[in-house]
Amino acid sequence: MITKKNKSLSKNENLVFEVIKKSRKPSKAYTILNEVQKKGLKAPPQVYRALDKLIELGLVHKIESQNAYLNCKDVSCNKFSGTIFSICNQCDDVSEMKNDNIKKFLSVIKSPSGQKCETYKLELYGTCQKCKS
Amino acid sequence: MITKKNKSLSKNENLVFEVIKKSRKPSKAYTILNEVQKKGLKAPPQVYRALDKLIELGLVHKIESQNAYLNCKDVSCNKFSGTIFSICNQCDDVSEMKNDNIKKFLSVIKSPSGQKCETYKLELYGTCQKCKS
DNA sequence: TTACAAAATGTTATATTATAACAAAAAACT
DNA sequence: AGTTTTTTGTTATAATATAACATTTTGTAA
Repeated sequence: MITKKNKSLSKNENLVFEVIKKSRKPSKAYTILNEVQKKGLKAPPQVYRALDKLIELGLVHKIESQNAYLNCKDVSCNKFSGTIFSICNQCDDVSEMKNDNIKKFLSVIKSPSGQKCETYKLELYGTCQKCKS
Repeated sequence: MITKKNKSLSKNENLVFEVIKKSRKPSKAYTILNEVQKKGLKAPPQVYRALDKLIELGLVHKIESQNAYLNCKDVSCNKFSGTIFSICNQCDDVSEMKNDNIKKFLSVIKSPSGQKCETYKLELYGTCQKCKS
């Protein structure tokens, strides 16, 4: 398996990645563990190690407010820019957003103490169309 | 004690709030618990309940990537807009940023599925001045 | 001022999320 | 083949958070 970083994944990384990709919603670590246990994995560290690597490669993002993991759907996204997620307050649905405008916007922002933004995580909360109707 | 929401805090809420305010860095829940145990509190739920209330009142923000809690320093901030934090990768220092420009920027953003942004959490990661030198 | 309701607190237990530490196996390299 | 690096396996435990229920305190209004 070849990633967008041109790096092949290990067996466990692949198993975890497959579970995450299959789900439209962010996957919880212990739900992933449950799935991959069918394939022989046994313990949390095996999942968390794979998650760490997948995140580092930019293939998976952690949705911090949910402690859950979603595969990246933005080809132009890389870990040196940042991520934007639109999250529904009611059904917890998450969708990744492209970041061209915001990236430009944030690249000029500095903190009061002069800290420049290297990467960012933006979570937008609202009510999705489905939940509105 | 009167909050910016003109709501007086309960005894436990005050104790927790005082601990958070005393710290320049975000406080961890169990560190807070340790502190308030000196004042007679015993168990996690007492801390988490207070945190929930303080967050709801907009007095405290949760830094999601750190599972830690920081008191709000932006008078114009309220839970109906959103929060921006500048976070140092090296020392984990966090500072809250005013949000006038970004608020304006985000108010016009919609997700691909048409979801409008009601509130948001933005975490900006970089290296702070102190760590650079 | 008492009685009722609502809010806050106390308490025990347990669920959920994540990592440390070390051993063994597999793969890559020379 | 021998060495190093990467990946995997394994056990235990740390760190974060909530459920559920009992009690006390506070507010309210008859």
